[in-house]
Amino acid sequence: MTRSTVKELLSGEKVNSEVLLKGWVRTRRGNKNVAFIAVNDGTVIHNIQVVADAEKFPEEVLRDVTTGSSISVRGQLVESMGKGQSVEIQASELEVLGTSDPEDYPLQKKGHSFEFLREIAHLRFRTNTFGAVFRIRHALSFAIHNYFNEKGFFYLHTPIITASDAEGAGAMFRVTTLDLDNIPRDDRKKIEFGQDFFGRSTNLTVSGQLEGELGALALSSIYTFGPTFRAENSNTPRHVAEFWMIEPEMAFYDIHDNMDLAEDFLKYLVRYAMEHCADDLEFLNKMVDKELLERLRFIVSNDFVRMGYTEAVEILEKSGKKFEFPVKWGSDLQAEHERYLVEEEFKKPVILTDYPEEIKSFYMKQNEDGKTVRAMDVLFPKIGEIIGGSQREEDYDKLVQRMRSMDVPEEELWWYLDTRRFGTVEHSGFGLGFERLLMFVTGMSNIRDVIPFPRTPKNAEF
RNA sequence: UCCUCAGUAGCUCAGUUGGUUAGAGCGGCGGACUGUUAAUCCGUAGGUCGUAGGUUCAAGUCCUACCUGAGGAGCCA
Repeated sequence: MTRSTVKELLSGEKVNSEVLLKGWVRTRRGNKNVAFIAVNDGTVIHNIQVVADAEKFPEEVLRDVTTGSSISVRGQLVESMGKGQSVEIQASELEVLGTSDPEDYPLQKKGHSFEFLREIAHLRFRTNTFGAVFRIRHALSFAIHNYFNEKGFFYLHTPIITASDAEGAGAMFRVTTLDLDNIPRDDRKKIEFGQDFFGRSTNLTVSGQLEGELGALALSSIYTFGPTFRAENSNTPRHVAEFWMIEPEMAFYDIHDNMDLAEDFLKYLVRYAMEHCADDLEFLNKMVDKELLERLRFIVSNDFVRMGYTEAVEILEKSGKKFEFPVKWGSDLQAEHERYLVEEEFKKPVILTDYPEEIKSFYMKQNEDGKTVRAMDVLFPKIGEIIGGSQREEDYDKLVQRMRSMDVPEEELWWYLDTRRFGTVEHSGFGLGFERLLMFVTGMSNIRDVIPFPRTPKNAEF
């Protein structure tokens, strides 16, 4: 007999037939005569109730049916006599596959703090909240590929180990096979990377963008979706050292096409989650964030505000609001400024564009005003910047000039510059932090709780 | 990295101006209960008070350093 998942069983299609269930025990209730066992197999947030009459099973078998144990049950799927569930299994055979000592098993029926569950990240999948979060993580991963595939984008695998340290996107993790107890050094005490595995200094990638541009300038539209690494000592609920990023890059797109894509993409993903993860979202809305569903509905049904940086600064200056950091044209907006715009002024997502060139990266397209670049940041309620992107500078001379003034080593990026020498075209792209998106969609307030095994400073357990 | 707060039973927490033998709820264990829904009721075990120093007749409580965690800031996604 083939196993039925809890998802299949709860759909009710197999009612009044013989079924086989395998899963993990969440709780057991009951008395001397009958045991009610809530079983979950992770296929869906709900448990199925197994009813075991004590007289049918040896005492030692029922005694081993404890929270956390794994069991196999054969029985009749029937309409439930009790309230709280529509169907249940009347067990005829029950086998404990793996016991779980209740003295040691750390998960109890009652809720735990997320901080505690982080310490047992290997077991937190077995809780309702993390089951829901990681099912949604899967669904959105799938939705991302779906979206781009339907639009004719190609999934491009950019390298995880890179030699360029020129992106300027943050501190990097060094990759080396040199013997750290005996590092080869030249006469001037400089490390001889020529002896290292790649014959040069290498790092884990902080972004696949530059390589992504190379792909787009041949394949038209590409996207990357992979891990990225930042060695920054950031200790906040919004940063991890290893995270997943989605970076579409499109030839023949200007900044407006780029914004249209970003908005459409985000709405698609939120809508996808609402359609495919309704049960999990409902649970999270009830247990984690009471305004979650309302916020998600709001996102898909409202246009994002689009506005230039300069205008945003004016609005902030006129707001009369006292900020901890003063608003000044030329300096980057602080978290409190962004929050004001999104949560108080407009009460919807905001896309800011045309930032001063001094605070943005070398590759962004320079505007005619000589002061600003065609950057775009998508700001979301609760989590702040969810997307950062830009139209890229396609003019060789302007790009080189900018690199020189920003001390970006052009000789290291000869391959990047080549795309501007040979058939350069207007193009654009952006980066979406996958975990930031998940925080928004799940309502979880700490990024460490939307990635299975978070990597943060001083923490690489599991 | 900076600022603030926290660390007491397996979990979540209480513990007064420093003062006898450190408490509760949940969980665990034992028992009761003929269908339970985070079941209920009775009983019970369980503690190097984050670590190391210091002040004091006396430290869970005060001081210092460190470790860990959380929130805020910066960096950013």
